[in-house]
Amino acid sequence: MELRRLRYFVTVAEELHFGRAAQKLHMSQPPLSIQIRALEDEIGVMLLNRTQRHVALTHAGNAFLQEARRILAQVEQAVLTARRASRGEIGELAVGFISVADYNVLPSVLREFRRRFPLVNLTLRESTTDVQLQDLIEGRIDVGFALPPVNAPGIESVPVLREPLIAALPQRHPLAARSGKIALSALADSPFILFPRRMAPGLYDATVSFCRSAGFSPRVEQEAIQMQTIVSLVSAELGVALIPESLKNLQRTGVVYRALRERSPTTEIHLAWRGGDDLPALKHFLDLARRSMPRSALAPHARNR
Amino acid sequence: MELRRLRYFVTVAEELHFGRAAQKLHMSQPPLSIQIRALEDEIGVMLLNRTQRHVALTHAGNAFLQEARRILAQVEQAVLTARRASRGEIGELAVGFISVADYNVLPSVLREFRRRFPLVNLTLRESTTDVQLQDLIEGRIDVGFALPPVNAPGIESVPVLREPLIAALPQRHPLAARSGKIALSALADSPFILFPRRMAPGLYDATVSFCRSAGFSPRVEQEAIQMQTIVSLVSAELGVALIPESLKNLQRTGVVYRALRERSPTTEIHLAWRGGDDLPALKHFLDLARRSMPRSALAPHARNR
DNA sequence: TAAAAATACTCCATAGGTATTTTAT
DNA sequence: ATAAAATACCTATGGAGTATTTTTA
Repeated sequence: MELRRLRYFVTVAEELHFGRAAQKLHMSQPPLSIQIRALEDEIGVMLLNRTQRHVALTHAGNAFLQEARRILAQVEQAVLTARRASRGEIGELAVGFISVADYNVLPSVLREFRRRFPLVNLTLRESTTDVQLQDLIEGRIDVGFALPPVNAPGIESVPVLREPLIAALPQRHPLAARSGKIALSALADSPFILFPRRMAPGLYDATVSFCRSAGFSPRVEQEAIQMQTIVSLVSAELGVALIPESLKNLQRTGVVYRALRERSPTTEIHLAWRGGDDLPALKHFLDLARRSMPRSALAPHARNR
Repeated sequence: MELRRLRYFVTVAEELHFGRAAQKLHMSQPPLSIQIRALEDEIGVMLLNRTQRHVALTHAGNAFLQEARRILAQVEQAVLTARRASRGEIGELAVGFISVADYNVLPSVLREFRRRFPLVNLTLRESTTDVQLQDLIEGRIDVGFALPPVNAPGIESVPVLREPLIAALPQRHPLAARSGKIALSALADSPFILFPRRMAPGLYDATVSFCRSAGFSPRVEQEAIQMQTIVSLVSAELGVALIPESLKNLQRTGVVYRALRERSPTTEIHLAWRGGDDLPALKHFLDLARRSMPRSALAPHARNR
């Protein structure tokens, strides 16, 4: 069985006239007759009643015509699907992200990606940076929003967000009463809640040396591996915290956010992926995520790895 | 695009090895490579990553593989469908019937047909004999249960039911009080309700001559073109009626049925169809309907036309 | 160096063309 | 008599085979 014969049959069935069908197919009538006959022999059923003057579909021929049309349409579809898949307009993409990303880069990137590539099936998975690296290596995700440094063999990364730290204070903290920027040194006596160093050494070290430059060493009272948890602990008056600016979108009773008078170090979120990955949709995702970061902020830094 | 190439591609995608795939396809490796390459050129997309040592599907190749498998399965299906259609195991069959048939032959024939040919889509349409003949000629139905005589050019028919007449009496009719057979002559003074002669001349004439043989001419008070209506009129005490025996299944308050002492003429229901019709399912339907009639009853009569 | 795909070429099966016949209206 | 499909026969494209080369792990 070959598609050529299905195409010939469909044309003959449409014209109900071998001569005209042959013309339409840019061929002569005899080989067309032969091919149709061969098709009938092949499936063992008469598809056309030829009465020398009129050609008519048999009932089996009518049933087969429906099927043949569907098959031919599906062949067209298959070619289009393959082309779309190769262009990354179709397929699967598993995205990992740290919880903070959900408050800044993630929503806009996802929204734009879904708009531009609606046929790509996105899977989301929230997890910490170290788990994301393992997930990337073992193929459970294709791309991840993670905290730098992203150091793993074969994994590439690029910053997609850079923002300053702000202070999160319990509402009853003395500094919360006044609006406006506060001095970091004024927090010298407050207990601090920090991300554990092994989860985000960059953020941890930046926070500690920021405090040192303000003339004190932060007294670390609590650690928490999720930004939401840190804010909860602040709300419970267990201490103050320095958190990425976008977290102020996380409104929580009992917590106020204050920008700092000092020029704060910046925190970054990086996008990480397998260097050799040829997932076509990945390229689009990276392009889009990179473009989401203001060029000015991206320029002065080199890519990781 | 030809199916050969889809088959080749699916095999290579399954083996991920041109040599083994070629073996499985009973051909040598070079032409297989050429065909796959031609397929890729045709759709303009790389389907396989050949790394000299390993063959792997590209993402586009994976998408195309799914489609190709579906297409090949559908081709198998198309052939089976055509064969089934030619054997009458699939398709459409429009059946007309007079209302009486719904009380005798129709249900059992339909039940058996549906059991044996579940993929044939039956359409039912109740109408009178003359409308059925028109429907047959104009293709709105393919077969009909009708009252003889069935006389129309190109229409063939065969009896499928033969049954005696019985009397339908209002409950308060004097004869209704006694059980057992009644004498037809006892109805000589009762008004009669009849089918109009033009709708069923056979039944009409048989009824009238039956009465004559019992020594009276029936006084026709009312006519009705549906058996249910006739029974309703009896119930309303507008008269008595002679009706086919199976109608006694139509229980109706105010009406009693009595067999007749005299040997009554028989009424027939015929099955009619277009003589030249090649609907494969029709053959099965006719076979089945004919078999539903006891052979003994069928034997002594010849087919109409 | 070995395994596997690609290339080069040769051959033939089958699709397609032309001329003609058959058949039913 | 004519229109249309079937048949007969010839041609040629392209698919398949064998031998060989290329490539990289």
